[in-house]
Amino acid sequence: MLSLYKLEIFAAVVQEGSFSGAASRLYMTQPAVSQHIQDLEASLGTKLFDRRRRGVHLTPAGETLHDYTRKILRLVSDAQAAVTNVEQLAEGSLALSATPGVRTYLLPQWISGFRTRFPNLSASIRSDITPQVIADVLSHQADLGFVEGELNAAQDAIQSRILTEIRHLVIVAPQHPWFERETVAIQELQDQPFVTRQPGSRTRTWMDGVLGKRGVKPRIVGEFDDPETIKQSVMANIGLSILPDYAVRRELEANLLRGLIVEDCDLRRHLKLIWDGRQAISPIARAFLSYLAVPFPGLVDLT
Amino acid sequence: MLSLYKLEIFAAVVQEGSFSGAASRLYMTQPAVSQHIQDLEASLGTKLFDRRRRGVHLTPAGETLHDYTRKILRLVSDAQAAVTNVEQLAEGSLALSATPGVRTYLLPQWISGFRTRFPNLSASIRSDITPQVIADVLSHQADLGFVEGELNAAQDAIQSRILTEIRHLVIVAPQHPWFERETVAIQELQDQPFVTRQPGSRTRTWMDGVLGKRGVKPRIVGEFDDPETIKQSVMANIGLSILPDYAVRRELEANLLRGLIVEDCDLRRHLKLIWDGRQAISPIARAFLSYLAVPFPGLVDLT
DNA sequence: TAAAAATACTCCATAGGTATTTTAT
DNA sequence: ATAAAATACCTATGGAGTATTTTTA
Repeated sequence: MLSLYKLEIFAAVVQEGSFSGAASRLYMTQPAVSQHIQDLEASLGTKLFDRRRRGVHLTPAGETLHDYTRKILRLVSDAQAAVTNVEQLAEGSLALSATPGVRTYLLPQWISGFRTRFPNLSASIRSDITPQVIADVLSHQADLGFVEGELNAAQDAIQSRILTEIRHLVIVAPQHPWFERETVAIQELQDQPFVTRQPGSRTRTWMDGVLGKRGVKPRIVGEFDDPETIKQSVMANIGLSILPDYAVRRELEANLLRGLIVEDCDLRRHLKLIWDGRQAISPIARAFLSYLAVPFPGLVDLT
Repeated sequence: MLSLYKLEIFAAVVQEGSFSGAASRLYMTQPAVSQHIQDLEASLGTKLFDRRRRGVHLTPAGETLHDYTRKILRLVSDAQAAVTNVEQLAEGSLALSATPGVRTYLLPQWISGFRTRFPNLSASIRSDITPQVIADVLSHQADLGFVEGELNAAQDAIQSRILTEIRHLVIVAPQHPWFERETVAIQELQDQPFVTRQPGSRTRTWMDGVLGKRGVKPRIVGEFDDPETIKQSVMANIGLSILPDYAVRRELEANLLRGLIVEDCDLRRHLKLIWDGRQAISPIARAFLSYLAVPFPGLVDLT
């Protein structure tokens, strides 16, 4: 008999374009995926894919089934959203994906509150650069994503909502000559030892753009994939950096670091919630959002 | 995870109004049904049914899920109808339900031709009185039903199509004094020994109506649940009867029985195909109908 | 109290894994 | 030649059955 599980595997194969790709996305093996697709094909008497050298390609019948599958899975997702009572769930998990700074400095507190209220539920966070966060959301590896800055266009399935504005500061260690200052001009960063995010990350691209537009070329002395490593490097006085305020709040209060306002340059970005508009937001994710709506009241209509 | 199988069981419980009723309809045990409903309720964190003294009753959440379930199962049925290639099916079965005369005299030939063309597929026939045939179709125990005469109204989910007109004849054995006649008046049946269908069957009700309207009361000497038994009884000269022409064609040709036309009374009924309009006609049933469309071209639009 | 659902348990079919072969470009 | 899918085989989990108890008008 047709089953939702097999249809979900089918949809994953279509999205990934290969059996083995779908398998790794679904955390199962390629033979298991093959088996399910063969079951589907046998029960329908129809080949759903042309097996090609590079992955697979939908047949016309496969296209038709895929159209139905999208509608069916959407309805199932809506049904679960409409009927699930999160309070009574004996178990369940919330999968989040976020850029490294959000994961480290913002998500832990939010999740802590959420888990106090829903102790039966668990939460997991994956962390990667923005395009991967988007991919996680689109492939349903994450219920919700958190990214900073602008999204590329042409991600039509991605829905987003701005949570707040993120201000960035130039961060220096107590040993640094600027430690007693309060502001800095962007041009002063020229040739300064600078610690920054790895190439490929949106944050690095954004920062390169901001600096490049002013003709400023700092001397890069470290490239790390996470703001905490950068912060520790700055505290060790390896160099200075630009970091979002949420990442250094405690250190600024404790005078372990100084955050200088850059007056002649806009160093604001947006913290954004993203989700897959093709599916209803899962009940557990809605419960999490109802919690998030306390600091960010703009989210109440999503809950 | 939600599964179509569980949703089908859920829908059966809703239709039947009890777990045990659904269980018998689905040919499974009551504990298995209980288990599936409990799984659903646990995975949604929501009670779907109020357990009452007489069966069960949907909660508001259950009502909501049932609305979605109908849409989902309809889409699944449409998807299968759109994609299934009956020619290539390795196995499959066609479930038919029909009144006894249709089962015995008409379906065997039709199924024979169908199975010659589709040897991998099997067919099963259940046979009962018209209301039960309708119930079989509505509960998906049969893909298609065949009934004679009129349908009650208020079966809004039942779709029907007239296949042909059925003429009925007064049937007598060679030993009977009327054997050399060709016609008979309805009043002549008064006080004749008469063999007929069991009370409760639509055919019996119809015949009682036809005779009663003319004030004719035959002397009933046998009540059987199937026309073949009636035919054998007439051949044994237990009495005469009124039978559809298709049931006695061979015996009339071989002069083993005589069929008298009743001139002053309309003894025509309609042979009707019925199906459940809430679901797409299954691919195998469509294949059968494409075969049936040879003698009954009015069916081509259903295939 | 009786009809229906829940529970306890046992068993088996199926789904998934590992290892390997086949296919297609 | 190589990446990807198919095949073969083995294992384990979950679904179904039987027997029994609990629930509720």
